[in-house]
Amino acid sequence: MTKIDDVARLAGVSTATVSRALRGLPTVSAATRRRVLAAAEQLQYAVSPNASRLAGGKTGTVAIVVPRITRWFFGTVVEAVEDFLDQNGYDLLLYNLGGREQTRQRVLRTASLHKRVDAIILVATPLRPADVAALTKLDLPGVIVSSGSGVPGWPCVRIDDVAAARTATRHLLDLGHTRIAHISGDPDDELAFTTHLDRRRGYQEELHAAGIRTDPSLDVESQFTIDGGIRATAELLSRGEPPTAIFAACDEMAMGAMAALRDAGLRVPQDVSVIGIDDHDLAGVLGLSTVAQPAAEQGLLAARILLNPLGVRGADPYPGLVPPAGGAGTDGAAPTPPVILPTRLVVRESTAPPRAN
Amino acid sequence: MTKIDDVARLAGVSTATVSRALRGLPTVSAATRRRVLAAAEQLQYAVSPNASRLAGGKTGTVAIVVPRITRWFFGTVVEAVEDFLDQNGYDLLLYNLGGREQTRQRVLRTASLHKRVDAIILVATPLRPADVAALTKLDLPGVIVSSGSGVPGWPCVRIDDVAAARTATRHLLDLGHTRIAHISGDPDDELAFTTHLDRRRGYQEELHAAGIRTDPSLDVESQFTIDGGIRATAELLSRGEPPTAIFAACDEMAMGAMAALRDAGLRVPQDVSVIGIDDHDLAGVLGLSTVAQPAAEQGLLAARILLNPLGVRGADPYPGLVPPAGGAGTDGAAPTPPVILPTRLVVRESTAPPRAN
DNA sequence: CTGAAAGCGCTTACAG
DNA sequence: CTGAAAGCGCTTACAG
Repeated sequence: MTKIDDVARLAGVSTATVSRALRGLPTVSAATRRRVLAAAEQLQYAVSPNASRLAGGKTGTVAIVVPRITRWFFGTVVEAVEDFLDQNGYDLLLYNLGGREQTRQRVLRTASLHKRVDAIILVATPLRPADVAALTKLDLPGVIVSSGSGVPGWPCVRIDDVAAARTATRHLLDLGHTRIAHISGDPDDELAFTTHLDRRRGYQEELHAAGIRTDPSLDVESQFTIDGGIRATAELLSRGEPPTAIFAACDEMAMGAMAALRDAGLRVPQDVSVIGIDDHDLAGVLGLSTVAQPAAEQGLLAARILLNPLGVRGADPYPGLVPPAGGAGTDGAAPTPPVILPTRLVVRESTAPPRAN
Repeated sequence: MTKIDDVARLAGVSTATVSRALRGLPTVSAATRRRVLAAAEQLQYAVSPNASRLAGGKTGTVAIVVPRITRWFFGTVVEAVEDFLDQNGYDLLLYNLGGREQTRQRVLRTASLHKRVDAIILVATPLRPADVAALTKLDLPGVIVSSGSGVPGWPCVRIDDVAAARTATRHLLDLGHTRIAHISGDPDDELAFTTHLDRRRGYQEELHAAGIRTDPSLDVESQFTIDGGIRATAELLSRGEPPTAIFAACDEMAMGAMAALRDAGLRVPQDVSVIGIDDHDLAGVLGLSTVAQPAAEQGLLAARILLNPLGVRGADPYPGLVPPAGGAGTDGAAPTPPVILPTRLVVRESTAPPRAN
């Protein structure tokens, strides 16, 4: 447990100089720096983060809050964020809400994050007004990924969920389907979580644009999971004549739908077409048609945006993208419009024209 | 940014008393405690982790190191660990190695973890002798999950990989297969990572026990991923007459194999049976037979074991299990035998008897 | 049961 | 370019 004093003694300088040399501050002579580094190396010195952060006022840590790390999208986002932060010397504190309201309150409501992290990334986290108030009062930089409801001053990175849903629905329409079901998330369960609401809206808009009346019996709510997809599809099939196509709000639901259809003796795509949104790792293996969204890119971009104001290298938060209006700088309180990343249709084997009746 | 002094002033007590009251130490009168809590509540006070940790010598943080958070097993383990730690007031620092040697060195070799965490969980992390030496010198409690190579004094939680592989192989033998291929991980890539070596050994042992000679052309090495499974299977098929069954070392490889077989025009299980190990979330959807391993349980148990010596409630690390020999206490340096969790065969639709020739 | 004081291991103005 | 000193916000013996 060597401390900075030990290094200072061995190098024959003050602790202030050791501190400066080790952090690469320019106000240290080359010779001194060399001696300090040698001493630190020899003693296997590692700075105490707590002491350093307490004295310096920075935590060197970013918190990321996700609903469930085991779901494809969230795992992929976390991995991308961790990668970037790691390369820039930041620690990542993981908060996996996992539906626990207690955890949610502790993370979002208490000031526990205040003195613990320099910044926050919120991924698809539904926010109640009280949450927004608490987060605002934290007065920390933050970024929202994949969510409509925001915190004032926090930039937003996402896809256009309405457009993605319209693309999926249009693909089915283009194939000739008219009895198109939709399975999506449960609003009661997810509070202000807008993703599934937007996707449902896209589904409805595209149907309307095609002159097709939406049929409530073809619109089933369930959870954004494999099991949710299974249950929603079972429910759908129990309602009578099956649809010729199912648009699932995410790939995991779509995969559940494929399983449920198979168990019901229906073939995909001969009897029922299935399409999702995501381009999950396993979509290819399952032959699932989908609207691909860039998950890792959203995470990376969020991390970049965050570390930029913190004065980290690898800056330029908007690689090739134009931050829609709003201007070029760190305008602070100005309501930043969301950065929208592109999606694209990926056609595989799970979608086909309906059987000639 | 209220601090402890503010609370002390408002409550009319010393900071020492505030500290004690807030931490629930018994040496505070009920009346005083009430006043302190009220004051803290009113001021929205939250302790500064850095100051607390610096003064108290504990970090309240556990580090978890995983190869890739996006792989099913690792994501599931992390989620279980995070859950338990969160409920016990610990933070989780996530290190996702992601194949980056640089990250690996930084995490494992430098003393960076030393003053940063109270304990470490290493999941399926291959360790070189230098890593072991560095970790040992850290002198921190740790637990190894799912790995054969250990750090002296660190308990180990895992399954019996040899036995799991034998179970999978035996299932294929029982169905009547004799041309059984194996696809597994690349030893060069994974260093001392013993999982795939053990699984290969189980495969070979079971074949030998059945009097079947192992055929090197049926044993292909690739990566422990979907793509790895695809590539391995393609390689296998390029070698001539296909096997009648494939035992993949993990479900993700098995899923890749299913996709590759389909692309080659081979049906599962009619032409080729496929079995994996894991019981991945999507195994059911894909109808994949597998040998299930308890991933969340391994994570939970690891977290329990770790927090036990740290004096955390929810103690009893071995729920119903007997820590094989070794004794009951915290014997410290005594080489702890690994805690082995059970696996079980799950038969679905991807395995069937070979076609009558 | 409670307080005054020292100390945790750094970093940061302030001088020089 | 470098050092002495104060301070970051807590917790911990030590007294009482």
